[in-house]
Amino acid sequence: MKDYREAIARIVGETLDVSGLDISSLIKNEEGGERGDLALPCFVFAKQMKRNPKELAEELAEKFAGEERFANVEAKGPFLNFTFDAAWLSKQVLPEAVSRGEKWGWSETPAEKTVTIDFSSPNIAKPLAFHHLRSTSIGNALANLYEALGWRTVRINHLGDWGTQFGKLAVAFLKWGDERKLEQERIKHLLELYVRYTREAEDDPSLDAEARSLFLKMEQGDAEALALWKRFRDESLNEFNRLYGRLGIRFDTWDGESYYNDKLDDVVEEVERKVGTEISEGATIVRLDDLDIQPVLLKKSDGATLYATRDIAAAIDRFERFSYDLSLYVIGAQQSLHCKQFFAVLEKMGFDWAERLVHVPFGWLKGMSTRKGQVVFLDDVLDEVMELSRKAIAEKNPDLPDADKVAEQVGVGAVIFGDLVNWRMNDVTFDWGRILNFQGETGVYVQYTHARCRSVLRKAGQPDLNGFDPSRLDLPEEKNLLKLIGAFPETIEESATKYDPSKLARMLIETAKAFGRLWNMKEKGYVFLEEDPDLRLARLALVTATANTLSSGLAILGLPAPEEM
RNA sequence: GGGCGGUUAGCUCAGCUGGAUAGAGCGUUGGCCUCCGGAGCCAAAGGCCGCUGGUUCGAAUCCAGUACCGCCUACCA
Repeated sequence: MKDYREAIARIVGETLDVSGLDISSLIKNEEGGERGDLALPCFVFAKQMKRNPKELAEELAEKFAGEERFANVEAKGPFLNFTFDAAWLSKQVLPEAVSRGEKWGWSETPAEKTVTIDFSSPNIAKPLAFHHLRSTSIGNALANLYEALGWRTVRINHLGDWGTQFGKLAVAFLKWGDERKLEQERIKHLLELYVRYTREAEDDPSLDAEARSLFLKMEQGDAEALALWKRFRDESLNEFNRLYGRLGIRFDTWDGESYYNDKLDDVVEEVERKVGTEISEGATIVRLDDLDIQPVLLKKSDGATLYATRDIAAAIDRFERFSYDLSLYVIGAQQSLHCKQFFAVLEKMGFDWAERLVHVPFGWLKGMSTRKGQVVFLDDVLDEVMELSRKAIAEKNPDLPDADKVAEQVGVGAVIFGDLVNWRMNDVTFDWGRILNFQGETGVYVQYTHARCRSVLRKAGQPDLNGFDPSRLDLPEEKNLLKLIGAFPETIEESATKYDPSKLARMLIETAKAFGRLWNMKEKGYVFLEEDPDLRLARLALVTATANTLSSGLAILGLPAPEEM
């Protein structure tokens, strides 16, 4: 469908003397009313040719007279407005959108490229909090987007599973740990122990000494100490996997900080050899003055490594294992400097693939002050939202089979979509009211529209759409929907290359709205289950294509699309 | 002090590779169930697009400056 841009550019190029201009990028989408579906402002041509833009627009309009893809091309002042021929548009988008089913919009050919996505990456021994959702949902959506483009994806959960805090936790566990509580409360018990440790260590400095020595034992491979650490890690992973399962998210590797721990000395040595390091105030640093970036610390003055060191090691290791064409880091915007720094070190080390590393930053989650310990657990948010959707189902669709499962799908969908629908750099304020809102531009709305589509198709007895006549769809409202369905593959591509799932989320909302308008035209006598068999088949094809767009798009964003709700 | 990000309707946000009267959702007010699912649809009210300059035929969009908010700014991640 996209080739209309090239077609317009070609005809304009043949008509006017406008060499050197990228004509197709001047074409703007319009709403489909008075201004048609596309608009081409002629000011730029006028300037180059030193002529009146109105005249040029009129001149051009005539040249498009015979084009089958446009029902109308007319000059409105200095603008040239194009209106798609409905039958042409329908023929371009519907057959494919129908036949590709749930994979509509996905690339049919492998891209032969690999992308790694480092996302979520929580610290172990603490429950996942609501703020972890940002990296998790954005990263997952990006992975799905690239998969849809045919890329091979490697989903990496770079666990924070090493460091002195595990010495502290071990001390706390040995002193106050309760096997039965651990059994029942799992990871929350670990958090409780850690909180207690922090409190008691304020009055009793000997605890810190104990913790240091216990962590040292872990580093030296002491079996008992490591067994404790492994327990914390296993316990955490169980818990994380349960939650990721709820969210429908999986990872390909869980290699975190502990995995890289014994590789760091070699990496520091390699940096030293290739780039050169310096000792400053006892710490090992790399200067990046030439790039106007502050120095990176590779080792503290006590010899311990830092997270820059680990990220350098991880980038090298991942390239050796996956030879990625692109490596995304879905990490908060606070860490922009950190990313800039370790990317720069890799570049200076002479790795030509360093330019493939991309930081995908996102804004801050406000309104959850950790200093008061007021973290909102992700689990609790999901429970709350699921409860609400369960009530909604009981009220609106009490006979729904599998109501619990659907309630979970709707609840989880509401939370994920709410996180993805806005530009990721915006800071967001935690607000129960917004999370629990199922009206308007929400994931629930998109899921609901999809369920309505499926409902119509069920009522139609899952029709065989073979041989439907696309030219029977010619209403403006149908055309608006067709345009959106047709733009779906491009939207996927744009969302992926801009690392911006919100583009796709918003396009799905537009699609749902366009469908909703058609649905409510039944007062005017418009129904999908039309009596005329040919018209009915064409409309059902449109419903199918809408359902495919919504379910495929929702799946890419990481939300389920229930058949009924 | 320096760096990065942000500032659009009461609230939450689209629009930002410059184009024709600045859009949506929530909330408010008022409509729409003989008819495919009302978690829906339609409509109204609501805006010096932070401020000041500049570039341009044309600026919410680009440039400079400025105010306010947030984050980062060497041994946490």
